[in-house]
Amino acid sequence: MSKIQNRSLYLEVADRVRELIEQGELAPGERISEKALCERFGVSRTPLREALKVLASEGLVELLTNRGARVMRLTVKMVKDTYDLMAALEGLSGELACQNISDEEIEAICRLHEEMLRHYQERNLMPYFRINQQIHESILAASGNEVLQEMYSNLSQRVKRVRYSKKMTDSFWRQAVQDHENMISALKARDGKRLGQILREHLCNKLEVASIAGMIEDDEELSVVNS
Amino acid sequence: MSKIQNRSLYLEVADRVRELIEQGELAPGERISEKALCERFGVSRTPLREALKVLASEGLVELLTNRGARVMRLTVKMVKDTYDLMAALEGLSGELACQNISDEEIEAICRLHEEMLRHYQERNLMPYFRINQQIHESILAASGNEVLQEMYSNLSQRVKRVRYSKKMTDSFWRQAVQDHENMISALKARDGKRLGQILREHLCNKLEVASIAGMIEDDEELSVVNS
DNA sequence: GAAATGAATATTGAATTCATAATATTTTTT
DNA sequence: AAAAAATATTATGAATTCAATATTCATTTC
Repeated sequence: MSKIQNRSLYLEVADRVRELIEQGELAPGERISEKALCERFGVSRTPLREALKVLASEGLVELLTNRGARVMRLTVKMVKDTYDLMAALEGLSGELACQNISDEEIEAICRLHEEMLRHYQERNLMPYFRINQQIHESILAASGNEVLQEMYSNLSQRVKRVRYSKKMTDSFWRQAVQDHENMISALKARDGKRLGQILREHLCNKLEVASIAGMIEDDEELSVVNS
Repeated sequence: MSKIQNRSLYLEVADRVRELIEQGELAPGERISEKALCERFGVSRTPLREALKVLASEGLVELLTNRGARVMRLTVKMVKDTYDLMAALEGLSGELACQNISDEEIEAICRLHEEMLRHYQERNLMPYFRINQQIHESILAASGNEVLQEMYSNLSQRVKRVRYSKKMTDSFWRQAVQDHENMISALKARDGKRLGQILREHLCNKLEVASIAGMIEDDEELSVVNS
């Protein structure tokens, strides 16, 4: 028996548009034609416009009155600000996780960590990133704070487009792995303060931003590199 | 010459509904009748429904497919989680503010602080809260991080309804004022780490939640006390 | 030839209409 | 009279229509 259809059309549409933006098929700053998207998705303008309003309040799209919608342009400052925020949220997630996490969850994270280390040793960047992200998400989940998770994933979504436009130098990479070693140790000790501290200072995110910042001017629009 | 009208109807409507929720005129869990609100505002269903979608993604309203909208119910856990988050964001705002704040801005905050002290000495609760909030907002603004400000004000909006349902005991109040003294000193010294720390631990918010939590069960719905 | 004006076109904003799902009411049955 | 079924009513979801606003393009003026 297939899932009962109980999702509204505007939610589907929002998902699809979100994908298009993430994939870069709709480029930053590009005008979003209601007509074109309606035809593409085979829906009327009503649910599409509702979806655009949702995406706007998620910060993925900007709506100009009487002038339609554009894909939100990312500036270096915005990305930098967003990562500062995400770092603070991760810090909080670490503190909370240490209070709430179960032994089983810790073990699961340790296993992910081991797996990540293997990818690091073999210098497999993409699998490394995938597991890396899973670790951070696991800690976030272990925090037990759903509002935090919701906020974090929104922020993460906003900057997803620039995520893969980075080159990881070897020394940065080594540092990141070291940070992770420390994280695991703090987590095992359930030392919330320390884990929070490590996560806040964990350079990974900030570095990639810095590397981008080197490429273009400060309040310049950010060009998105597709994978 | 008055400002040319360039705001969309759905934005106006969203503002008005937000007010109704904040004021408690629309109670938590209450069903929102599209028809009733349309008549009240004199608009058609289209802009109203768009507004509801925005409010839903702000977390003020929940939409049940085919079953209309309800004012989001707050549970003690949600409020607790939200305050934890806000504390972390305030901490970040303190750290960033110390990096960016101008001498003039510091002076303005000091003046607010003096004013707040006067209200404290005279035990004028509401004016005290008003200035208190202005101080926190000023620090937030001085952080220069607009994404942070946006997130914070969203979170703050969500829990505004329970804001006034607190009783401030004298010892808590004294502690809060002491925290503020320390904040000012850290700010003057531009000691970001310390200011961040103080703000994160600043009990004000957490206390009021704790006091509420004492009143009702943990995942119970929160009853809102109107002023 | 460039800038400015005005008509034509296209696009968005909002109201209305139509279809469908949920709720309330009445009727039937036991 | 209570429970169940059938019907009617209402409310929501989505498409369509109408109106207002921008944009484009041709024409005029300097």
